[in-house]
Amino acid sequence: MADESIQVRLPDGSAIETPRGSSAADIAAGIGPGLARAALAAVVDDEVVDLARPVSPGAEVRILTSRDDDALPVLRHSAAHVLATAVRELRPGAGIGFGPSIEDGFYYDFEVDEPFTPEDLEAFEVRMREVVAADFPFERRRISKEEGRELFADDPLKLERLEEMADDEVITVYEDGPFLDLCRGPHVPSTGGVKHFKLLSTAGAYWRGDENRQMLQRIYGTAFFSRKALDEHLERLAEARRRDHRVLGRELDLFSIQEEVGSGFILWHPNGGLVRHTVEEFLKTTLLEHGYELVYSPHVAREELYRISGHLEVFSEDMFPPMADEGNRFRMKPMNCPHHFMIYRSRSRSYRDLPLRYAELGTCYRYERTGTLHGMLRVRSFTQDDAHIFVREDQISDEYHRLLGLVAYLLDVFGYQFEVALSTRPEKAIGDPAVYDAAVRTLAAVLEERGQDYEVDEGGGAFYGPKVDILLVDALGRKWQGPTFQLDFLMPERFGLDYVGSDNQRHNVVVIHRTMLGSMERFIGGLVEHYAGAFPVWLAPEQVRVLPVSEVWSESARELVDLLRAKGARAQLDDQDTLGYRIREAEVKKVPYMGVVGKREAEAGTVAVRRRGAGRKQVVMEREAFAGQVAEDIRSRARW
RNA sequence: GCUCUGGUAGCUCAGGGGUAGAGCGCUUCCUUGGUAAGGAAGAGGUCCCGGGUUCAAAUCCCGGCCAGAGCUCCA
Repeated sequence: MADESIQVRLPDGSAIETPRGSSAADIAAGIGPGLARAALAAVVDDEVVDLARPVSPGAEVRILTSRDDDALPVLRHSAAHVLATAVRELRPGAGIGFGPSIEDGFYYDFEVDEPFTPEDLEAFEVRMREVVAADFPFERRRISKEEGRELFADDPLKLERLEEMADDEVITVYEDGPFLDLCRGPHVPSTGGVKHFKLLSTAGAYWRGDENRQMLQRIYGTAFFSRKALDEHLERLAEARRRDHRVLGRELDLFSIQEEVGSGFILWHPNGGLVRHTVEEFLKTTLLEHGYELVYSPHVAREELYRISGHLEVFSEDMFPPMADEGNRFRMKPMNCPHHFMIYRSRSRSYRDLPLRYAELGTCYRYERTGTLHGMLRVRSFTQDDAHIFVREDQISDEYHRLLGLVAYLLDVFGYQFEVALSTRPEKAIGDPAVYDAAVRTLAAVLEERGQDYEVDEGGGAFYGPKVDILLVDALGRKWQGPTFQLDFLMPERFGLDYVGSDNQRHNVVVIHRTMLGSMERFIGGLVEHYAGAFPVWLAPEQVRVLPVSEVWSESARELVDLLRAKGARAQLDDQDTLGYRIREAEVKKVPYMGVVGKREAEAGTVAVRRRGAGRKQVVMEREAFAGQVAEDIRSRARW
């Protein structure tokens, strides 16, 4: 009777009958031959599994095809196995580590005597195509721990992983042709499913991410369901390389890093200086409008300050070593907060004074390990858009509303999309867990009141308080760590930051550490990549380049430059070389506006305006009108 | 910090045991230009540093420094 068949549910809510012991593949075939051909894996009760897995009665089954986003990790994981299959054939002695799918592809770690070369990668790709052509099925098998010890006797890395597994844990291996791997799966049905892939790079990687353990050789690659998707991805990678802020930084003469000055120390050239000045001026003006007060603090302080803050204890690895003078030891400041706390406690505060918002473009110094330094994005000296907001507990909610409102405004000006994450209490949190959790609820309520979508980073909060993090999404869809609004219940204790309440009693304030733009270095480095060096008019170091057709018209062109400057635009005259050369030069330097002045324009008092990237589509305008348009672009912070 | 790769003109790079190369940039001269490179001449080098091998090292070997890609770590 019912033993013969079972029912499973489908995503559309319907149910179908299928013989007991049916696999997901059988169910796909039962739905239709097209789906059976396209099926790659299945989601059974929210778990992604192989097509060949039998389905239990009453399960909810969704068949995955190349059109499902959650099939991509399965494909990439299988691609990693195909890679390992090829590597094992060409380098029989290679030990195998882990080979997962990752955000944009996959990797596999190998233990080899000789590191891989680019030629090796090509050879592996060729071999991988043979493995794909052979269309080996991925066969899953449950094994016992004892069996595993035999199978992986020659694979110490796999053995190590195996031994960590609990005795009652389900242990599975996957076999594709000649290759056997300890693996949880799932996989596409056969190696023939891995058609469009590319090996990208090799790198050293610590076994299990532990720098005290041996270094393996990692091969990165990516895989897609279609040639088109693969090509688009490779094109995005190429575009990201073209936008590299270090390359654009040199081409546009924005900044440099020089050996004699030291790695991690940015020299801002005049062009980069103008961009930074413009950002800083905009930021400071905005902050003053939003109830912040500007403070300044020195770059060096007595070590005592960082003893109070606790930095000496938990952060000294990242601090420059001390400077000594007659018994006093001084440190370059790694953060601005202690200084701001000292300003707060320089006098007694009333509940009527709160909230207080101290903002500083504060320059900090951190002794980052050399290997982590990267252009402007990771440096040893940086100027943070930092602020510390002192509030009463009952003001937390209102203040987070303001923070979220301000951040949305700022990021919109720079054309960033963003995502929001809320980090909750970790295991090692200090103080009363109830206070921490109440704060988390307050922050969550603010986000919900604003209709703001957010992720929850469970246990991702600092030990001293929860936070809201903002992730920037740039023009290329890449995500950057952005603004962060961190609650702090600890520092008020350490520094004795209190206020006198309406009850005439002392209460601790709550501190909010917040940054909107992060550091000037990282933010502007990021902006360079976001805009591919083509800054919108208001940010462009040079906004208009005026080009007389020949030097005969230089005087008339000079008058235009003066007019533009009088309207507040950054304009330059360029009357050297041929016109074609100068136009090319202005395009290459990504100047937003070119104004060409020849006989016709000089006599008519006009200018031929050419916009960056618009080619010959130029417009002849009255000079006043042009200057007005540029000024309006600047005033309105136009997006182009 | 670790692994790999690299370091030759201001920049991008070729070369490679026996006189140091190209393009761009720079300087000067000619050209006075109508929309993405007009022409010519010239200057410019500790071939990263130190040691070794060699009759001879920019080139091969060893060590160091610096940079890049990752790992780890983070604004």
